[in-house]
Amino acid sequence: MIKPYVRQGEGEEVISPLQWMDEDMSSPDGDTSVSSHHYRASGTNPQVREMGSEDAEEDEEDEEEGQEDENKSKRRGPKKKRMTKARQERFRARRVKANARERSRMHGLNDALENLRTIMPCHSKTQKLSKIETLRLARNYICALSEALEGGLSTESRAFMETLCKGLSQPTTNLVAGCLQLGPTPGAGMRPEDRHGVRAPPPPLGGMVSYSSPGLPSPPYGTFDSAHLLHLRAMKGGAYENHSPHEYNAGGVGTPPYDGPPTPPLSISSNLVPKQEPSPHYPPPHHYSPSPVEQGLYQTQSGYDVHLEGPYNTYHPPHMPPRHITSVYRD
DNA sequence: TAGGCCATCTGGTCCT
DNA sequence: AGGACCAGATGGCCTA
Repeated sequence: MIKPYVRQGEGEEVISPLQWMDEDMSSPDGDTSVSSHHYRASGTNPQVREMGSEDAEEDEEDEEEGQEDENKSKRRGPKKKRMTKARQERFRARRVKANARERSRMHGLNDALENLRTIMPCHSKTQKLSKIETLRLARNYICALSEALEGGLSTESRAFMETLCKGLSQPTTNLVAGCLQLGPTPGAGMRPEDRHGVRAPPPPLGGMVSYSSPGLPSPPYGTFDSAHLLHLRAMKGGAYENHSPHEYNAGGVGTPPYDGPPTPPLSISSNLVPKQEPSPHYPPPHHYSPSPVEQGLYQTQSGYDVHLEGPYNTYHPPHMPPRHITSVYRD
């Protein structure tokens, strides 16, 4: 359920305790569309003002209170409670507690996002996906895996890659593309920090494998966790193939035993798998443009657009040849 | 230096 | 009354 959000200034005037305490506070103009960067000069934002010299302010409030009494009959709305010093202290204490809770809540949210990052198909210690990109990639990943499970999409196909990269930013697309590329030299094209911990071939099944293309300049490629797709392959072609998808959803008798790395829950129900058609909500109408992968283009950090040809090798062992670079464009 | 991303503070709203 | 959730505002950090 979406809670209605009533902007200040649109409805009845609401005076918050802080505003009430701050006698010279000007009411917000309600224009929330202005970028916060345009407010930088401020110190004028009432929310940021310090609560200092409360005693002095309270004295001034007393004077204002007297003036206000004269206009009281003209004022609408609920009668304001007098903000005594004790009330101020209680309010302050409540605010401090609320801040701590809010911090804790956001940390929990960030922890969840971090967990989500670790099960994404590409994971880089040095180039962390932003929050929004993590969510977009997760959404794409679920869609791609669901389509793959339904049999309509090969994990090696270009379409799989395209689904994975839909709506992602250029850097994230590069990261994903780099992660999903093959190369005989693990660690090539990575930052030195990223090479740490990268295992040499042959890659262990289910391990974190660094895929990179020696033919490309050096975007900050991360690692591609092949475990997820290997798991997927096992489900598709292995012992689980005879089970109906619903058995997995139910998590009942047909649930395959799997003690590997955490795998995203696979939604197989078709109504949970949105088709890759333009929707009013996704991709965002104002920011979406066909991703480079959709166009077959990767823009490298050196300013080249690399056109890749052939299937996207997602979880092949490194002995597979890298994709061919058929053409290179320059801006 | 502009812009992206983030953490934090804050007030409003809803719910228990 | 107080907690959870949300969104706006702000400043800091980083990068192109």
